[in-house]
Amino acid sequence: MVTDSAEQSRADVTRARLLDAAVSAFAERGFHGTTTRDIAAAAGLSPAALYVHHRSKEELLYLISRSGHEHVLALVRAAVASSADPATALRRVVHDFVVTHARDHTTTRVVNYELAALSPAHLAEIREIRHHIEQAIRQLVEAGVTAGVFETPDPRMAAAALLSLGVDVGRWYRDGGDLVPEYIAARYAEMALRIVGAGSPDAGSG
Amino acid sequence: MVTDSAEQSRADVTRARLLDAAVSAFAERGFHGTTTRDIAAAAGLSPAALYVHHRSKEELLYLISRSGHEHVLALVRAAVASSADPATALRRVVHDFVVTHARDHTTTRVVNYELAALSPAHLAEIREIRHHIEQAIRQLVEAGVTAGVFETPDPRMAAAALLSLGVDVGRWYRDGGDLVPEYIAARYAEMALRIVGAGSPDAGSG
DNA sequence: AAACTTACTAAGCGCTTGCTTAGAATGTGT
DNA sequence: ACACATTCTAAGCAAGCGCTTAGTAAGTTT
Repeated sequence: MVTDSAEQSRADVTRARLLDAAVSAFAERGFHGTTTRDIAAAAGLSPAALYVHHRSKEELLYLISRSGHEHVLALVRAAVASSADPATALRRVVHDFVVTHARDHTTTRVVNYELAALSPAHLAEIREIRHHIEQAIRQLVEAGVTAGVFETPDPRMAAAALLSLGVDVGRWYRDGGDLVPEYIAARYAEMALRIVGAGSPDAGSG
Repeated sequence: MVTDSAEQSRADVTRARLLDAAVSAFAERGFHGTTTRDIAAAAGLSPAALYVHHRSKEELLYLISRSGHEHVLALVRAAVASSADPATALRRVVHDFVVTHARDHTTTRVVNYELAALSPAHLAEIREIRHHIEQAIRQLVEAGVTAGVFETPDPRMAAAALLSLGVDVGRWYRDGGDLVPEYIAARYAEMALRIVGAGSPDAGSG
């Protein structure tokens, strides 16, 4: 064969092109609002070509959802581990989380709002990744409270709010506006520290 | 006729039953994942009955979306006007907004996540209501900053975050959990005051 | 150049979709 | 009892759906 394990075969490129087309279509019109003909056409292929490279339309959603969730989980865990100081770590978590949900809003929209279209087995698998993401953030907030650097009446609710802030960026963010992902992330990270009642590290007034 | 303007005709009751069935179905499976047969069956009627009372499937979505948005706009405006003190008003806005998005999560899910399925004309009309909602909240935050009771580097971003917190409750809230709408609303209202940097009125530590 | 593999498509199958049509019940006014 | 309006349904149409089948074209190996 002319391709070895390092480089991509033609099939891999086409597979990826179909996934990209599916992400765009699902983000715009939703899973059920998208036809397999839409996806194939956007990838420059005949309707049948989709089934050469993927088992079903649902498999496309699953692959998108799984890699998207795994990316976010890795990002959150890396950010949590990036500093021993809970405030510094939380700032990083929220910053990176928000940047991803803005920059990759197309993917994160599918990831967060098309769960119901997954098969029961796939949904169960995805839910587990989501649980790890939520757990990581909740544990970070609790660690900050225990360490005495955060102050909040209910860490669980604070964690839910932080997650909501990030996830919802994927809903309202639009490309080409005057708000760039980095700026949103910076403001949201400041607000996150306020939410958990982190007093000292340049989160205060001024 | 046996019914006058005060009481509901049989048609009105059936119309409402179809709307209720549509809300549940759209919230669970999305607009495109729902068939007109699903809706009619859930309302205890034949598929054709839907078209006796409504023009189209899209009209059902429009009616749900419009009344849902108008309800939220009225709620926000009433809360804003409920106090001259921006902190008290904001607490009320977020509290009521969150209670609605939890208690009526079924409706608010359709309201916030099925916009793309509306016809262009209907979408334009709904967007205008959404703009009024966002404007009311942003103006309240700006009024608080002007009055010197709020402190935030970017009132527009703070307003976006407040909206996100409330809207996203509709996504994650489940009935029958251990979190009751009133409790979530109370915690979220506290966090809202922290986000806008409202220092004094029992939003601090303790 | 023959034998084989890979990447793709034309055509279409069985089913479901949103919606319509024509008509049957049911209730109401006189 | 009769005419009439209201409320609903049985049947089905044209279009679109996810997916399959059978085959073609292009590249690779020997």
